[in-house]
Amino acid sequence: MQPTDNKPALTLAEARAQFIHLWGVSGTNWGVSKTLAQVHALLLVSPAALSTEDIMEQLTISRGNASMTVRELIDWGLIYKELRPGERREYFVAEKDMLQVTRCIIRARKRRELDQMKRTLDQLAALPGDPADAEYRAFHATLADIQQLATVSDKLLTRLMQAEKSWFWDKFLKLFM
Amino acid sequence: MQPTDNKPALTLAEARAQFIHLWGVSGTNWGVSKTLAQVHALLLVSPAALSTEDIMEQLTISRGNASMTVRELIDWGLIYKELRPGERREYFVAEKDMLQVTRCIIRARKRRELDQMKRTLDQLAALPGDPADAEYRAFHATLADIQQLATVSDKLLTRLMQAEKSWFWDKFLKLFM
DNA sequence: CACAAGTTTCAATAATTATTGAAACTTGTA
DNA sequence: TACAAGTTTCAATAATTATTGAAACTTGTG
Repeated sequence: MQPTDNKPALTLAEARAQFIHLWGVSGTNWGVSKTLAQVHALLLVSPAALSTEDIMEQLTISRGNASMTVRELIDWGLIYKELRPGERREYFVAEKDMLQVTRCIIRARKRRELDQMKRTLDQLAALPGDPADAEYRAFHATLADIQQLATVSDKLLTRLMQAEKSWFWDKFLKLFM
Repeated sequence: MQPTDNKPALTLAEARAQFIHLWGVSGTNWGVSKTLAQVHALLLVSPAALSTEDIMEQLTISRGNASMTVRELIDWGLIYKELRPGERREYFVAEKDMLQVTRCIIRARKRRELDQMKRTLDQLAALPGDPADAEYRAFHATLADIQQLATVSDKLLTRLMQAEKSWFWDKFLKLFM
């Protein structure tokens, strides 16, 4: 008999851990703290709501870290607080609809970064100067291009956020498939 | 006479510095090193090609840092080497077309992150398990949703990269304005 | 070949960013 | 009001990430 070439055969617990790790690494790549991404991932794959205590245990992080991270995820709109009558302890559930999750992330990042950037660009682009000066012309041309890109991105992102599921898929499929 | 309420009246040099700072901060927010973003910004607003020496001076960074950063920007496709006959020194110019710049950034990040993520997701989503287990079902449902989102994003980004300027604006204006 | 003018590498270090953990705070209950 | 069961805060510290700078390397020229 040939020795069977057994595949690693992950357990569910291992697969969940790998997913949480993956989400953490991806978060890091995009300027989001590892813990934030990991708590999000943990709640995404948890069918039931988890308490701060549960999160601390499963990710082996401190109480302070868990508390702050959970608050931030609520700010993003990515998780919800679930209160149980007669219990003081707070539980948390993730928003599971990934289109909704995408919208939350777009909304938060647009507010924090794109809007701020547009304001600064507008201010810098208004700088008067001598059109005969090559440095001035290069500065202006680049700023105008970036402003245009920012405006277009803004509109695109705003539409994506407002889009209903059906609208989104309909438009998207027509355009890109 | 009323005291004139003079506006700060930036000089070009100050405005350039502010733009370089802004680009650096934005880079940081999106997981790109500050120096990389700043060298890119400097070259974007420089009408002429700059040498490593010029970059070191203007951003007050070390030779090693400048050298590594410039190599990385070339990898991204965001700047080009410009060789001058009879000179050993290397000069660098930025790609100035912002649609092209966007494409380079999408290409690089897609390759580095999205493609890798899709592979891992596929592997994890293949995990067999008991459909009666709530944990297994939640894991699977989340992974399937993320896979779908990843696939759609991939297609969208691929299209954006291939898009000609006119195609892009045409489609975009029809959809979103 | 020896040198000059440049570029690259990478171990040491600096700067930044994330995390801990204990004290302060909050809130419902007896 | 005192206490219990939880949450939040934040200064200290740990972990990570970026940067320096000097030595090694490359390459064209006399």
